[in-house]
Amino acid sequence: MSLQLHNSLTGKKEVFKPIEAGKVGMYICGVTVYDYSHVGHARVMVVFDIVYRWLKQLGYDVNYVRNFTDVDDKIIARAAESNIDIQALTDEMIDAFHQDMDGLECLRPSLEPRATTHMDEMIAMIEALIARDCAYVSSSGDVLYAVRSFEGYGQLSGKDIDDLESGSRVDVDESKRDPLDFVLWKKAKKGEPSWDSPWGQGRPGWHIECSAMSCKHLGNTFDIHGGGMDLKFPHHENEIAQARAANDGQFARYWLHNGFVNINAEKMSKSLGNFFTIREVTENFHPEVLRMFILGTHYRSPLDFSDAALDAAKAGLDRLYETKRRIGETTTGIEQVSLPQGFCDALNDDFNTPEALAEVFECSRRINKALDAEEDVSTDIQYFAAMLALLGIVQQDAASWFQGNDEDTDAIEKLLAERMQAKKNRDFARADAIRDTLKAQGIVLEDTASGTTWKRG
RNA sequence: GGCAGGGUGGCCAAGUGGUAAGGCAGAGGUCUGCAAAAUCUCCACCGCGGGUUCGAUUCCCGCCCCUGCCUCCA
Repeated sequence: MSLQLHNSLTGKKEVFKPIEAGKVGMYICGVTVYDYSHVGHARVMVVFDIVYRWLKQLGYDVNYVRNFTDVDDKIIARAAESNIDIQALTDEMIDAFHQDMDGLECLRPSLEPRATTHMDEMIAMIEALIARDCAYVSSSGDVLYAVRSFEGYGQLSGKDIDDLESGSRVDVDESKRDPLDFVLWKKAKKGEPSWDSPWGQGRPGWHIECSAMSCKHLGNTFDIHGGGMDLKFPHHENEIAQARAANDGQFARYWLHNGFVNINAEKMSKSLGNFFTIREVTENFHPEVLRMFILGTHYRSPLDFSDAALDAAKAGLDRLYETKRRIGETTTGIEQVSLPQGFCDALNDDFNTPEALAEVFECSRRINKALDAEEDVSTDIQYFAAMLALLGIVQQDAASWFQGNDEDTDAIEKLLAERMQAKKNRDFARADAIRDTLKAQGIVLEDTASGTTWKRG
């Protein structure tokens, strides 16, 4: 089975064929760096991390580009509020973003371009648009894109320009030829960062950034463009309008959009204020739990966020870690092997991670069963490790997963030794008392043939 | 109003024209000194009403309900 993916452009699942055999160019809309990233961002990054990992697994040479929007109204406002330098703010937030992503086991993209270092490309693209009569300088001094000049406008989002206007919530702006026209270049206001341009001092609009950076690093036509569902319109629609009008290229051939993270069945978003940052969540849960939670649902479906859901993800991970711990006790020298067919089929089918996880759990059960029966499980053990490595979960040491690695464990070990002695003397009352004492501290004991292990419950 | 995507066991969540993966939770058994872990067994008539079909949860039509986009948003 070859890779099939759901293309938002056609609304259908299609067989993936790269432009150039063996190579894939992929652009994902990154974050605007004015604040810590939230769980919604985590989902995008994890989802496309899986896409990236899987494409690489299939043998493609992937050029994965993900941008940082580091010039924007919100950044300017936040910097002013906090009374810090814009660059200091964006640098700090980019650092924080990288920490969050590392915790989530997201591989770094091939390239992470910043908007502020691509002014020349954006200006050139805007010039091309003006030259082709697709853009104009408005009476306010901004450069605007003339939406009606682009025939295919609305194709990605399935919208009709006239429908958009009739039910429009777009501000009517006298300087616009058409209410839907959007800003390519904003005329500078005093005190705001600005760059030289043929239209005077100013800064780029949001949409032009992605068109310019993707085309620069991946070419005018490239394979995959992705991002959150909310970017489909108008952001991605505008990206297409800009890039195609300026370059003639086809722009992205496959568009992938992930579903939202919801809270109480409502979209998590900055504007609603109902969001949790990744750092807030990882205060109480290991980042792998968040990753597991995300992988448990197909990327295009909505995902309801709650503590209960995270608890369930954690419980599932614990189960896998139990298997990992047992494997650690019984095997040596695990080799990397190919992945099982069912797992590959799942991921080839539009990145069906829930199905892939089901394969992992089934493999886990087979291993436990065989280990109980003292049968050979070497193949499954290798499959198990390979699947987990691909998914980027259960990558911690099993002992530290269960026991933590920063706290003093001498006291625990001492009590365990005492209990072992009591058990030997068949003083079960004493042994159970010790177990209860530890349980009160949140420590659960497990007696196995090879001794007693413990974990934090 | 326009457009898009959904409604599957207590919860989460895959999937298929021929009677439904997996996880969490629960019940019972095995194992264990007892537990824990592991393992086994059990737990769904797939929103409602029609239609097509030998047969539909899966296709078509209608209805109800939910969410999203149409403004910045991952």
